[in-house]
Amino acid sequence: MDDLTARQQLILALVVRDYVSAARPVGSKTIEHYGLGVSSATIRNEMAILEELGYLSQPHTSAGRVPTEQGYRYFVERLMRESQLPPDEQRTIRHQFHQVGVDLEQWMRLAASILARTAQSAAVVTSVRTEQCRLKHLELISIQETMVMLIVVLEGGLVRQRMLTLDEAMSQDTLHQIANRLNDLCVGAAVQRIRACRSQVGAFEQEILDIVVQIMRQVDDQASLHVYRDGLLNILHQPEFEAAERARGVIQVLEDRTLLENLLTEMLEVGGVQVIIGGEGRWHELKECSLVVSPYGVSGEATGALGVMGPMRMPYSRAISTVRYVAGLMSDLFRELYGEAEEP
Amino acid sequence: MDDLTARQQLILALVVRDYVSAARPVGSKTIEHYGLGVSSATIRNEMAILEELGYLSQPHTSAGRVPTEQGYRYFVERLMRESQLPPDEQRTIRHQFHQVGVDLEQWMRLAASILARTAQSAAVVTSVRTEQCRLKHLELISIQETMVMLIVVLEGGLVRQRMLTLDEAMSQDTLHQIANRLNDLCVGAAVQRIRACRSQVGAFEQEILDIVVQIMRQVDDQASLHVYRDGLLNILHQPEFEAAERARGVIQVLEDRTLLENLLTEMLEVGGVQVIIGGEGRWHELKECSLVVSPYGVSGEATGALGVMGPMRMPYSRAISTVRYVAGLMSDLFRELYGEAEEP
DNA sequence: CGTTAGCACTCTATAGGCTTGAGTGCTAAC
DNA sequence: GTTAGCACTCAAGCCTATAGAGTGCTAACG
Repeated sequence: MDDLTARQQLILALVVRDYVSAARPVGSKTIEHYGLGVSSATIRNEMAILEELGYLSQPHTSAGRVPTEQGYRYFVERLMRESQLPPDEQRTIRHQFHQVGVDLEQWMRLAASILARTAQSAAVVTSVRTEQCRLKHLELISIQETMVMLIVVLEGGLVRQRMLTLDEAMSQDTLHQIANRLNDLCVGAAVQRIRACRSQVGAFEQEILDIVVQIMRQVDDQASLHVYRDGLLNILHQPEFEAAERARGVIQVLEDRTLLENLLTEMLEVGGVQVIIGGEGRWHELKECSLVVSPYGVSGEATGALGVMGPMRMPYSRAISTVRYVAGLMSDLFRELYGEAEEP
Repeated sequence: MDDLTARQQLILALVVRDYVSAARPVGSKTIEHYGLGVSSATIRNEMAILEELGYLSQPHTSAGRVPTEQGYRYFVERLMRESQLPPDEQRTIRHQFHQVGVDLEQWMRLAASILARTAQSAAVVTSVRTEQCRLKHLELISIQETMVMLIVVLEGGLVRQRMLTLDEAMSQDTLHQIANRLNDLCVGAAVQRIRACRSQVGAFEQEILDIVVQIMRQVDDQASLHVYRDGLLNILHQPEFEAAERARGVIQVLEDRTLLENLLTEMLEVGGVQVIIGGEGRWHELKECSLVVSPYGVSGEATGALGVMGPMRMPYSRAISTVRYVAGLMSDLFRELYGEAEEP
């Protein structure tokens, strides 16, 4: 596939760059002005070859050239120089993360917002999917007379709460003792082992364990169900979405949890930043769109995916460096949380 | 202002209803078919009067009539019969709320989703703004060696967590004792009183209280900052948003936190369901759009706003009954949480 | 007097025809 | 291999004509 001459590569790169910024088909004259030292006729010849090879196409006979899916792919894989996000932007982003403190949800929201702003696209961040969540701690807190709040802390810092109503009032001390007994029994356990503990405790404790199991089940199920989005507006400013028809398609994708989920979990299998151009023939709904996604988190423990979405005509270099940086940063943050202290 | 004859009112109502469902200007012939027993010429005369009075307008000379802002307002306030949400829909909605258990965030997300689906519009739900949040309970949980998770439960069931790193390891027992001491001191206190407690405890405890204060500050500030949205797609299906220009406007409003916040907090001042038609001349960004909003929560304790947003051409009756029902339901749920056990 | 039939009028939406200009592919010369 | 020149193509813009929906007005009717 390395059948492109240096000049053809250069022309392809220029067409992509020009089209990305100007959003209209690129003609041979335009390329000539970039100063290759050859005339527009020569460029026309080369363009014709590039078209024959499938890297460029014409919207209609007398228009300039537009990169095809394959053209973008070649550009991304071979022609684009991978750059890093400028240090000052890196610093700003790190700073924002440190400002919010340790809160999973806020991190993801922030990540989405930063991705959207930095890459000027729509951004998606899935919550992490933990292999199978395990209990870190549970706590019972008396709220008033017979109302008790059950707080469940899961490994990795996820916290869930649930209100319970007791048949008769219990003191905070009693509740503490119950909680401690259950903690001793179940800390570090996944759903199955907690259910196994059921027989070793009294009726009330059983009830609590049942709720804990229920919550953990829910978390296991919902694990990556939560998708944070941002920057929808950015994408709608792109000229390709002038027509409401197209715009609706994109928004449908962004609002449809299951599709995004499937797509993003599939990304988890492979590592590193991935670029999906024009739906890659598989995601019909993403025709005309490109995604730059990366997994993040602690491999084997808790992994999620994040990325940006835009029209195929997307500044890939910038998008990739942004996604890579944010994914790395998020991974670092998660590693701190999960630490190395996990029992094997 | 009661200068409309019964027949004029009827015609206005029919124009609104027809326009709402068909989305195109309504002509005299169309109204004739509703069977008023008068000819189209008579209806034309009446329509001309309604136009003169400002209730209807013509997009252009030879088109049918469209309700004006004033027309919609008259319809909503005088002509529409207020209906309740059908009992079976009420049941479904209640059921969904009971399924998710007691979790503020999930309630609001669910409320947004239900509003969007039931009213076929975009939905907005602000989180509740508590008068000033007060501490219900704090807990310190050893995560590993020197890492500790601080859990802060606020009155009303909001839970926040933060990770701390200790200089030297502490046992879970010691942490419990510290937490209990602080609880005894600070439960039920707002930010100020917690800061006052600072002098009564040791350095480590001070550090913790500082973080608690920081978290509570953040909650106070952010209180209604959080806006849950849903159903964007519904609104984009409306023909008035075929043009990307218009669509962008609406999305901008929905993505712009501050505008929504201002608008919705203003709604809190007044009670009950309110209908804002076409921005009411004040919100320029909402020209062409209508909002149906209602406050919810426990008055004086924790209040938020929720509602739906759509084109002016909106099925008001359905929207209003949906919003009213969901707001009522959410209020009930919050009342259960806050209960009557508040010290005065 | 309110109501109605009839009609001329207005204005949009649609389709066709014409022009313009950008950009191409080809050919022949360098 | 490169290039100038030229004929060709096609979308976009603009004008015009036509059709149709809906109006306002007028005059007649009960």
